[in-house]
Amino acid sequence: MSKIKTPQAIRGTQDIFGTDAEAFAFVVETFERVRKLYRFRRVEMPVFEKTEVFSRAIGETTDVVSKEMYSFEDRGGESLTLRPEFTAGIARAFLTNGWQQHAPLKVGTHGPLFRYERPQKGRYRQFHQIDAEILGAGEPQADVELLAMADQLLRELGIEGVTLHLNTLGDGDSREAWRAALIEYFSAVRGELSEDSQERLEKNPLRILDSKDPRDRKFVGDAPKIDAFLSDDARAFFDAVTSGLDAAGVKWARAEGLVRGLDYYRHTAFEFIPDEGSAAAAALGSQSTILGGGRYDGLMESLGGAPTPAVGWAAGIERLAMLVGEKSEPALEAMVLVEHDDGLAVANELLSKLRTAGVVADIMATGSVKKRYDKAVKQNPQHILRVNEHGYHGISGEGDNRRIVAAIN
RNA sequence: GCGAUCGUAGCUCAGUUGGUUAGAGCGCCGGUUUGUGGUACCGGAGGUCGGGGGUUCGAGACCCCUCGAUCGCCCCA
Repeated sequence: MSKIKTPQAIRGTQDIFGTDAEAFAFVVETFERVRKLYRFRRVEMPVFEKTEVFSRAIGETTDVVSKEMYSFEDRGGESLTLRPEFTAGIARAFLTNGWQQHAPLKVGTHGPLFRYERPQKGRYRQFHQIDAEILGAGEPQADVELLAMADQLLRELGIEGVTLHLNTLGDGDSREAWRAALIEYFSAVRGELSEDSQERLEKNPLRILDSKDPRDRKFVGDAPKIDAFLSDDARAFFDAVTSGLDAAGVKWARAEGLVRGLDYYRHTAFEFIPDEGSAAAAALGSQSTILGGGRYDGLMESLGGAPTPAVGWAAGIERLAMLVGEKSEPALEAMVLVEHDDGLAVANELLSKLRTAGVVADIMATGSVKKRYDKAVKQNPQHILRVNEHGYHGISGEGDNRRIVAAIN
Protein backbone atom coordinates (compact mmCIF):
# COMPACT_ATOMS: atom_id res chain seq x y z
CA MET A 1 0.00 0.00 0.00
CA SER A 2 1.65 3.18 -1.11
CA LYS A 3 1.60 6.12 1.20
CA ILE A 4 -0.64 8.90 -0.06
CA LYS A 5 0.29 12.32 1.12
CA THR A 6 -2.67 14.27 2.49
CA PRO A 7 -3.09 17.54 0.64
CA GLN A 8 -2.95 20.53 2.94
CA ALA A 9 -5.41 23.37 3.11
CA ILE A 10 -4.69 26.42 1.02
CA ARG A 11 -2.76 29.08 2.84
CA GLY A 12 -4.94 31.71 4.42
CA THR A 13 -8.09 29.58 4.38
CA GLN A 14 -9.80 28.39 7.53
CA ASP A 15 -11.74 25.34 8.58
CA ILE A 16 -14.02 26.73 11.23
CA PHE A 17 -15.43 24.30 13.78
CA GLY A 18 -17.12 24.05 17.16
CA THR A 19 -17.50 27.18 19.25
CA ASP A 20 -15.72 29.27 16.61
CA ALA A 21 -18.29 28.20 14.07
CA GLU A 22 -21.06 29.04 16.54
CA ALA A 23 -19.64 32.55 17.00
CA PHE A 24 -19.47 32.93 13.22
CA ALA A 25 -23.10 31.84 12.88
CA PHE A 26 -24.14 34.17 15.69
CA VAL A 27 -22.70 37.13 13.81
CA VAL A 28 -24.50 36.18 10.62
CA GLU A 29 -27.80 35.51 12.38
CA THR A 30 -27.65 38.80 14.24
CA PHE A 31 -26.88 40.63 11.03
CA GLU A 32 -29.84 39.00 9.30
CA ARG A 33 -32.16 40.00 12.12
CA VAL A 34 -31.01 43.63 12.22
CA ARG A 35 -31.01 43.80 8.44
CA LYS A 36 -34.72 43.02 8.42
CA LEU A 37 -35.45 45.60 11.11
CA TYR A 38 -34.04 48.23 8.78
CA ARG A 39 -35.74 46.73 5.73
CA PHE A 40 -32.57 45.99 3.85
CA ARG A 41 -33.39 43.43 1.19
CA ARG A 42 -31.42 40.28 0.88
CA VAL A 43 -29.31 39.78 -2.26
CA GLU A 44 -27.17 36.85 -3.32
CA MET A 45 -24.23 37.71 -5.51
CA PRO A 46 -21.85 35.69 -7.69
CA VAL A 47 -18.51 34.87 -6.13
CA PHE A 48 -16.71 35.85 -9.32
CA GLU A 49 -17.10 38.59 -11.86
CA LYS A 50 -15.31 39.83 -14.93
CA THR A 51 -12.02 41.26 -13.75
CA GLU A 52 -12.88 44.71 -15.08
CA VAL A 53 -15.78 45.00 -12.63
CA PHE A 54 -13.24 45.26 -9.83
CA SER A 55 -10.35 46.90 -11.63
CA ARG A 56 -12.49 49.76 -12.87
CA ALA A 57 -14.58 50.19 -9.74
CA ILE A 58 -11.89 49.88 -7.11
CA GLY A 59 -9.08 51.52 -9.08
CA GLU A 60 -6.14 50.06 -10.95
CA THR A 61 -3.56 51.59 -8.66
CA THR A 62 -5.00 50.30 -5.41
CA ASP A 63 -3.21 47.47 -3.68
CA VAL A 64 -6.34 45.37 -3.84
CA VAL A 65 -6.44 45.44 -7.63
CA SER A 66 -2.74 45.66 -8.42
CA LYS A 67 -1.54 42.80 -6.24
CA GLU A 68 -4.22 41.10 -4.21
CA MET A 69 -6.81 39.75 -6.62
CA TYR A 70 -7.31 36.12 -7.48
CA SER A 71 -7.67 36.51 -11.23
CA PHE A 72 -7.66 33.77 -13.83
CA GLU A 73 -8.76 33.04 -17.35
CA ASP A 74 -11.70 30.75 -17.83
CA ARG A 75 -11.82 28.23 -20.65
CA GLY A 76 -13.20 30.85 -22.97
CA GLY A 77 -10.17 33.06 -22.38
CA GLU A 78 -12.05 35.64 -20.36
CA SER A 79 -10.34 37.20 -17.36
CA LEU A 80 -12.36 36.55 -14.23
CA THR A 81 -11.69 37.45 -10.61
CA LEU A 82 -12.81 36.01 -7.30
CA ARG A 83 -14.54 38.93 -5.61
CA PRO A 84 -12.26 40.88 -3.24
CA GLU A 85 -15.25 42.89 -1.98
CA PHE A 86 -19.01 43.12 -2.37
CA THR A 87 -19.59 46.70 -3.43
CA ALA A 88 -18.33 46.53 -7.02
CA GLY A 89 -20.38 43.42 -7.81
CA ILE A 90 -23.51 44.90 -6.28
CA ALA A 91 -23.00 48.08 -8.32
CA ARG A 92 -22.63 45.98 -11.46
CA ALA A 93 -25.84 44.11 -10.64
CA PHE A 94 -27.63 47.39 -10.01
CA LEU A 95 -26.74 48.48 -13.54
CA THR A 96 -27.15 45.21 -15.43
CA ASN A 97 -30.44 44.24 -13.79
CA GLY A 98 -32.13 47.59 -13.97
CA TRP A 99 -32.38 47.84 -10.22
CA GLN A 100 -32.65 51.59 -10.74
CA GLN A 101 -36.39 50.98 -10.78
CA HIS A 102 -36.19 50.05 -7.09
CA ALA A 103 -34.06 53.03 -6.07
CA PRO A 104 -33.46 53.97 -3.41
CA LEU A 105 -32.57 50.34 -2.85
CA LYS A 106 -31.36 48.97 0.46
CA VAL A 107 -29.63 45.62 0.23
CA GLY A 108 -27.63 43.36 2.48
CA THR A 109 -25.61 40.21 1.92
CA HIS A 110 -22.82 38.13 3.35
CA GLY A 111 -20.36 35.55 2.14
CA PRO A 112 -16.75 34.80 1.27
CA LEU A 113 -14.30 37.24 -0.29
CA PHE A 114 -10.80 36.57 -1.58
CA ARG A 115 -7.64 38.59 -1.34
CA TYR A 116 -4.09 37.38 -1.90
CA GLU A 117 -2.52 38.81 1.23
CA ARG A 118 -0.12 37.61 3.87
CA PRO A 119 -2.29 35.82 6.45
CA GLN A 120 -2.32 37.40 9.86
CA LYS A 121 -4.51 37.68 12.91
CA GLY A 122 -7.94 38.70 11.64
CA ARG A 123 -6.76 38.59 8.02
CA TYR A 124 -7.23 35.66 5.69
CA ARG A 125 -7.08 34.96 1.98
CA GLN A 126 -10.60 33.66 2.02
CA PHE A 127 -12.46 35.76 4.52
CA HIS A 128 -16.08 36.61 5.12
CA GLN A 129 -18.01 39.80 5.38
CA ILE A 130 -21.45 41.06 6.07
CA ASP A 131 -22.35 43.95 3.83
CA ALA A 132 -25.02 46.64 3.61
CA GLU A 133 -25.56 49.14 0.83
CA ILE A 134 -28.03 51.86 -0.04
CA LEU A 135 -28.06 52.47 -3.78
CA GLY A 136 -29.50 55.47 -5.54
CA ALA A 137 -29.83 57.61 -2.45
CA GLY A 138 -27.91 60.87 -2.39
CA GLU A 139 -29.30 62.32 0.82
CA PRO A 140 -27.41 62.40 4.09
CA GLN A 141 -30.36 60.57 5.61
CA ALA A 142 -29.14 57.43 3.85
CA ASP A 143 -25.76 57.75 5.54
CA VAL A 144 -27.48 58.21 8.88
CA GLU A 145 -29.68 55.16 8.49
CA LEU A 146 -26.80 53.01 7.32
CA LEU A 147 -24.66 54.02 10.27
CA ALA A 148 -27.50 53.62 12.74
CA MET A 149 -27.90 50.08 11.48
CA ALA A 150 -24.20 49.36 11.91
CA ASP A 151 -24.27 50.82 15.39
CA GLN A 152 -27.26 48.74 16.43
CA LEU A 153 -25.72 45.62 14.96
CA LEU A 154 -22.58 46.03 17.03
CA ARG A 155 -24.64 46.61 20.15
CA GLU A 156 -26.77 43.55 19.52
CA LEU A 157 -23.63 41.53 19.02
CA GLY A 158 -22.64 42.65 22.50
CA ILE A 159 -19.45 44.30 21.27
CA GLU A 160 -18.24 47.11 23.50
CA GLY A 161 -15.41 49.58 23.53
CA VAL A 162 -15.78 50.39 19.85
CA THR A 163 -16.13 53.90 18.47
CA LEU A 164 -17.41 55.19 15.16
CA HIS A 165 -14.64 57.26 13.57
CA LEU A 166 -16.18 59.60 11.06
CA ASN A 167 -14.77 61.85 8.39
CA THR A 168 -15.73 63.47 5.13
CA LEU A 169 -13.65 63.39 2.00
CA GLY A 170 -15.82 66.06 0.42
CA ASP A 171 -17.20 65.91 -3.08
CA GLY A 172 -14.97 65.20 -6.05
CA ASP A 173 -13.64 68.77 -6.31
CA SER A 174 -13.03 69.11 -2.58
CA ARG A 175 -11.19 65.85 -2.52
CA GLU A 176 -8.95 66.82 -5.45
CA ALA A 177 -8.09 70.21 -3.99
CA TRP A 178 -7.26 68.64 -0.64
CA ARG A 179 -5.20 65.95 -2.29
CA ALA A 180 -3.18 68.54 -4.21
CA ALA A 181 -2.54 70.48 -1.01
CA LEU A 182 -1.40 67.34 0.77
CA ILE A 183 1.00 66.49 -2.01
CA GLU A 184 2.47 69.97 -1.87
CA TYR A 185 2.77 69.86 1.91
CA PHE A 186 4.37 66.45 2.16
CA SER A 187 6.62 66.96 -0.85
CA ALA A 188 8.35 69.75 1.03
CA VAL A 189 9.48 67.28 3.70
CA ARG A 190 9.70 64.29 1.44
CA GLY A 191 13.17 63.25 2.53
CA GLU A 192 12.11 62.94 6.16
CA LEU A 193 9.11 60.72 5.51
CA SER A 194 9.16 56.96 5.82
CA GLU A 195 9.95 54.97 2.69
CA ASP A 196 6.35 53.79 2.58
CA SER A 197 5.01 57.29 2.69
CA GLN A 198 7.39 58.53 0.02
CA GLU A 199 5.80 55.93 -2.17
CA ARG A 200 2.31 56.85 -0.97
CA LEU A 201 3.05 60.41 -2.01
CA GLU A 202 2.92 59.18 -5.59
CA LYS A 203 0.12 56.65 -5.36
CA ASN A 204 -2.22 57.64 -2.58
CA PRO A 205 -1.12 60.69 -0.60
CA LEU A 206 -4.24 60.62 1.59
CA ARG A 207 -3.00 57.45 3.20
CA ILE A 208 0.01 59.21 4.69
CA LEU A 209 -2.45 60.67 7.15
CA ASP A 210 -3.04 57.34 8.88
CA SER A 211 0.52 56.13 8.76
CA LYS A 212 1.77 54.59 11.98
CA ASP A 213 5.38 55.53 11.37
CA PRO A 214 6.62 58.15 13.86
CA ARG A 215 8.62 59.82 11.10
CA ASP A 216 5.32 60.53 9.35
CA ARG A 217 3.25 61.27 12.43
CA LYS A 218 5.41 64.30 13.13
CA PHE A 219 4.09 66.03 10.03
CA VAL A 220 0.55 64.70 10.00
CA GLY A 221 -0.64 67.00 12.76
CA ASP A 222 0.02 70.14 10.74
CA ALA A 223 -1.03 68.73 7.40
CA PRO A 224 -3.81 70.53 5.49
CA LYS A 225 -7.26 69.58 6.73
CA ILE A 226 -10.13 68.60 4.47
CA ASP A 227 -12.32 71.13 6.25
CA ALA A 228 -10.43 73.96 4.57
CA PHE A 229 -11.27 72.61 1.15
CA LEU A 230 -14.89 71.61 1.60
CA SER A 231 -17.39 73.23 -0.70
CA ASP A 232 -20.46 74.69 0.95
CA ASP A 233 -22.52 71.78 -0.27
CA ALA A 234 -20.07 69.22 1.02
CA ARG A 235 -19.94 70.91 4.40
CA ALA A 236 -23.73 71.06 4.61
CA PHE A 237 -23.87 67.39 3.70
CA PHE A 238 -21.49 66.41 6.46
CA ASP A 239 -23.28 68.57 8.98
CA ALA A 240 -26.55 66.87 8.09
CA VAL A 241 -24.97 63.45 8.60
CA THR A 242 -23.54 64.32 11.99
CA SER A 243 -26.69 65.99 13.29
CA GLY A 244 -28.69 63.01 12.06
CA LEU A 245 -26.41 60.66 13.95
CA ASP A 246 -26.77 62.75 17.08
CA ALA A 247 -30.54 62.60 16.77
CA ALA A 248 -30.44 58.85 16.24
CA GLY A 249 -28.30 58.44 19.34
CA VAL A 250 -25.28 57.13 17.45
CA LYS A 251 -22.04 58.14 19.15
CA TRP A 252 -19.25 59.21 16.83
CA ALA A 253 -15.87 60.89 16.86
CA ARG A 254 -14.45 63.12 14.18
CA ALA A 255 -11.35 61.59 12.62
CA GLU A 256 -9.76 64.07 10.29
CA GLY A 257 -7.06 61.65 9.29
CA LEU A 258 -9.40 58.86 8.35
CA VAL A 259 -9.30 58.10 4.66
CA ARG A 260 -10.30 55.13 2.58
CA GLY A 261 -7.97 53.16 0.40
CA LEU A 262 -10.30 52.65 -2.51
CA ASP A 263 -10.74 55.25 -5.22
CA TYR A 264 -14.49 55.38 -5.28
CA TYR A 265 -15.18 57.00 -1.94
CA ARG A 266 -16.62 60.54 -1.62
CA HIS A 267 -18.10 62.47 1.24
CA THR A 268 -18.73 60.28 4.26
CA ALA A 269 -16.03 57.84 5.27
CA PHE A 270 -16.11 55.87 8.48
CA GLU A 271 -14.68 53.00 10.46
CA PHE A 272 -15.70 51.39 13.71
CA ILE A 273 -12.47 50.92 15.63
CA PRO A 274 -11.84 49.48 19.11
CA ASP A 275 -10.85 52.08 21.68
CA GLU A 276 -7.24 52.10 22.70
CA GLY A 277 -6.60 49.71 25.57
CA SER A 278 -10.01 48.04 25.28
CA ALA A 279 -10.50 44.29 25.35
CA ALA A 280 -11.60 44.49 21.74
CA ALA A 281 -8.38 46.18 20.70
CA ALA A 282 -6.34 43.50 22.43
CA ALA A 283 -8.34 40.73 20.80
CA LEU A 284 -7.91 42.08 17.29
CA GLY A 285 -4.22 42.91 17.18
CA SER A 286 -3.24 45.18 14.37
CA GLN A 287 -6.19 44.39 12.11
CA SER A 288 -8.32 46.74 14.09
CA THR A 289 -11.06 48.02 11.82
CA ILE A 290 -14.12 45.87 12.36
CA LEU A 291 -16.57 47.71 10.15
CA GLY A 292 -15.80 50.28 7.49
CA GLY A 293 -17.33 52.01 4.55
CA GLY A 294 -18.51 55.27 3.11
CA ARG A 295 -20.23 57.01 0.28
CA TYR A 296 -19.26 56.09 -3.25
CA ASP A 297 -21.05 58.49 -5.53
CA GLY A 298 -18.54 58.06 -8.33
CA LEU A 299 -18.59 54.30 -8.59
CA MET A 300 -21.49 53.73 -10.97
CA GLU A 301 -19.94 56.00 -13.57
CA SER A 302 -16.69 54.07 -13.44
CA LEU A 303 -18.76 51.05 -14.52
CA GLY A 304 -20.38 52.95 -17.35
CA GLY A 305 -23.64 53.70 -15.58
CA ALA A 306 -25.46 56.92 -14.99
CA PRO A 307 -24.28 58.93 -11.99
CA THR A 308 -25.85 57.18 -9.02
CA PRO A 309 -25.18 58.11 -5.43
CA ALA A 310 -24.72 55.28 -2.93
CA VAL A 311 -23.38 54.47 0.53
CA GLY A 312 -22.35 51.19 2.07
CA TRP A 313 -20.31 49.36 4.61
CA ALA A 314 -18.80 45.96 5.16
CA ALA A 315 -17.57 44.19 8.26
CA GLY A 316 -15.30 41.19 8.65
CA ILE A 317 -17.19 38.29 10.17
CA GLU A 318 -14.02 36.70 11.51
CA ARG A 319 -13.09 39.91 13.30
CA LEU A 320 -16.57 40.34 14.73
CA ALA A 321 -16.61 36.70 15.79
CA MET A 322 -13.44 37.28 17.80
CA LEU A 323 -15.29 39.92 19.80
CA VAL A 324 -18.62 38.28 20.55
CA GLY A 325 -17.27 35.95 23.21
CA GLU A 326 -17.62 32.21 23.53
CA LYS A 327 -20.74 30.85 21.85
CA SER A 328 -21.48 27.34 23.03
CA GLU A 329 -23.10 24.72 20.90
CA PRO A 330 -26.74 24.01 21.79
CA ALA A 331 -27.19 21.95 24.95
CA LEU A 332 -28.01 18.28 24.52
CA GLU A 333 -31.42 17.78 26.08
CA ALA A 334 -31.91 14.07 25.63
CA MET A 335 -29.46 11.25 25.01
CA VAL A 336 -31.01 7.96 23.99
CA LEU A 337 -28.76 5.27 25.38
CA VAL A 338 -29.10 1.88 23.73
CA GLU A 339 -27.98 -0.76 26.20
CA HIS A 340 -28.58 -3.64 23.82
CA ASP A 341 -28.49 -3.64 20.01
CA ASP A 342 -31.95 -5.22 19.87
CA GLY A 343 -33.26 -1.94 21.18
CA LEU A 344 -32.11 0.05 18.14
CA ALA A 345 -35.52 0.17 16.48
CA VAL A 346 -37.16 1.50 19.61
CA ALA A 347 -34.36 4.01 20.00
CA ASN A 348 -34.85 5.35 16.50
CA GLU A 349 -38.55 5.69 17.13
CA LEU A 350 -37.89 7.65 20.31
CA LEU A 351 -35.38 9.88 18.56
CA SER A 352 -37.83 10.66 15.81
CA LYS A 353 -40.50 11.67 18.31
CA LEU A 354 -38.10 13.77 20.33
CA ARG A 355 -36.69 15.69 17.39
CA THR A 356 -40.12 16.19 15.84
CA ALA A 357 -41.16 17.77 19.13
CA GLY A 358 -38.16 20.08 18.98
CA VAL A 359 -36.04 18.36 21.59
CA VAL A 360 -32.29 18.41 20.96
CA ALA A 361 -31.53 14.69 21.01
CA ASP A 362 -28.76 12.27 20.14
CA ILE A 363 -28.11 8.55 20.33
CA MET A 364 -25.32 6.47 21.87
CA ALA A 365 -25.22 2.91 20.63
CA THR A 366 -21.64 1.73 20.14
CA GLY A 367 -19.10 0.02 22.37
CA SER A 368 -19.66 -1.84 25.60
CA VAL A 369 -22.53 -0.77 27.81
CA LYS A 370 -20.07 0.82 30.19
CA LYS A 371 -18.39 2.78 27.39
CA ARG A 372 -21.75 3.90 26.17
CA TYR A 373 -22.56 5.39 29.51
CA ASP A 374 -19.11 6.93 29.86
CA LYS A 375 -19.28 8.53 26.44
CA ALA A 376 -22.88 9.62 26.91
CA VAL A 377 -22.09 11.33 30.20
CA LYS A 378 -19.16 13.18 28.68
CA GLN A 379 -21.52 14.88 26.27
CA ASN A 380 -23.27 16.33 29.27
CA PRO A 381 -26.89 15.49 28.41
CA GLN A 382 -29.65 16.92 30.54
CA HIS A 383 -31.46 13.59 30.48
CA ILE A 384 -30.65 10.02 29.48
CA LEU A 385 -33.34 7.75 28.09
CA ARG A 386 -32.49 4.09 28.61
CA VAL A 387 -33.41 1.53 26.00
CA ASN A 388 -32.62 -2.18 26.14
CA GLU A 389 -33.75 -5.30 24.26
CA HIS A 390 -37.15 -5.03 25.91
CA GLY A 391 -37.66 -1.41 24.90
CA TYR A 392 -37.65 1.94 26.63
CA HIS A 393 -37.35 1.56 30.36
CA GLY A 394 -36.78 4.89 31.98
CA ILE A 395 -35.38 8.37 32.00
CA SER A 396 -32.88 9.89 34.37
CA GLY A 397 -31.35 13.29 34.87
CA GLU A 398 -31.74 16.47 36.84
CA GLY A 399 -34.44 18.99 36.25
CA ASP A 400 -37.68 19.24 34.39
CA ASN A 401 -38.23 16.44 31.89
CA ARG A 402 -41.88 17.08 31.06
CA ARG A 403 -41.19 18.15 27.47
CA ILE A 404 -39.28 14.98 26.85
CA VAL A 405 -41.81 12.69 28.46
CA ALA A 406 -44.61 14.37 26.56
CA ALA A 407 -42.75 13.96 23.29
CA ILE A 408 -42.31 10.21 23.55
CA ASN A 409 -45.80 9.35 24.73
C1' G B 1 6.13 42.15 -1.03
C1' C B 2 9.42 42.94 3.86
C1' G B 3 10.72 41.42 9.07
C1' A B 4 10.59 38.36 13.66
C1' U B 5 9.36 33.80 16.14
C1' C B 6 8.01 28.87 15.48
C1' G B 7 6.81 23.65 13.17
C1' U B 8 8.07 16.41 17.75
C1' A B 9 1.83 11.20 18.23
C1' G B 10 -5.43 13.29 16.92
C1' C B 11 -4.66 17.66 20.82
C1' U B 12 -1.22 20.34 24.51
C1' C B 13 3.79 19.73 25.11
C1' A B 14 8.94 17.24 27.24
C1' G B 15 13.14 15.82 24.73
C1' U B 16 19.75 18.10 28.85
C1' U B 17 26.43 20.93 25.45
C1' G B 18 24.29 16.36 18.55
C1' G B 19 25.23 9.78 20.91
C1' U B 20 22.03 3.41 22.05
C1' U B 21 14.84 0.75 20.39
C1' A B 22 11.76 9.27 20.44
C1' G B 23 8.52 10.32 25.76
C1' A B 24 4.29 12.36 29.05
C1' G B 25 -0.68 14.11 29.80
C1' C B 26 -5.35 14.30 27.47
C1' G B 27 -8.08 11.83 23.60
C1' C B 28 -9.02 7.11 21.00
C1' C B 29 -9.49 1.44 21.14
C1' G B 30 -9.59 -2.98 24.40
C1' G B 31 -9.84 -4.97 29.34
C1' U B 32 -10.14 -5.33 34.87
C1' U B 33 -12.27 -3.22 39.25
C1' U B 34 -16.13 -0.49 40.83
C1' G B 35 -20.80 1.76 39.85
C1' U B 36 -27.83 0.38 38.86
C1' G B 37 -24.82 8.12 34.68
C1' G B 38 -19.56 11.25 36.29
C1' U B 39 -14.31 6.02 39.86
C1' A B 40 -9.51 3.77 39.84
C1' C B 41 -6.13 0.72 37.40
C1' C B 42 -3.89 -2.31 33.27
C1' G B 43 -2.89 -2.85 28.21
C1' G B 44 -2.98 -1.28 22.95
C1' A B 45 -2.97 1.43 18.43
C1' G B 46 -0.84 5.94 16.64
C1' G B 47 5.15 9.68 14.97
C1' U B 48 9.98 8.16 8.36
C1' C B 49 10.48 14.42 14.77
C1' G B 50 6.56 19.76 8.29
C1' G B 51 9.36 18.50 3.49
C1' G B 52 14.21 18.39 0.81
C1' G B 53 19.41 18.91 0.79
C1' G B 54 24.03 19.41 3.72
C1' U B 55 27.80 19.11 7.96
C1' U B 56 29.18 14.70 11.11
C1' C B 57 31.42 8.25 12.78
C1' G B 58 26.43 9.73 14.43
C1' A B 59 21.12 15.00 13.85
C1' G B 60 14.53 15.80 16.45
C1' A B 61 18.58 18.81 17.97
C1' C B 62 23.77 22.50 13.78
C1' C B 63 23.67 24.95 8.42
C1' C B 64 20.97 26.02 3.65
C1' C B 65 16.47 25.77 0.76
C1' U B 66 11.30 25.04 0.78
C1' C B 67 6.21 24.68 2.72
C1' G B 68 3.15 26.10 6.63
C1' A B 69 1.70 28.63 11.28
C1' U B 70 1.86 32.84 14.48
C1' C B 71 2.80 38.09 15.24
C1' G B 72 4.27 42.85 13.20
C1' C B 73 5.06 46.21 8.53
C1' C B 74 2.10 47.04 4.37
C1' C B 75 -2.99 46.69 3.09
C1' C B 76 -7.79 46.28 4.61
C1' A B 77 -13.11 44.25 6.85
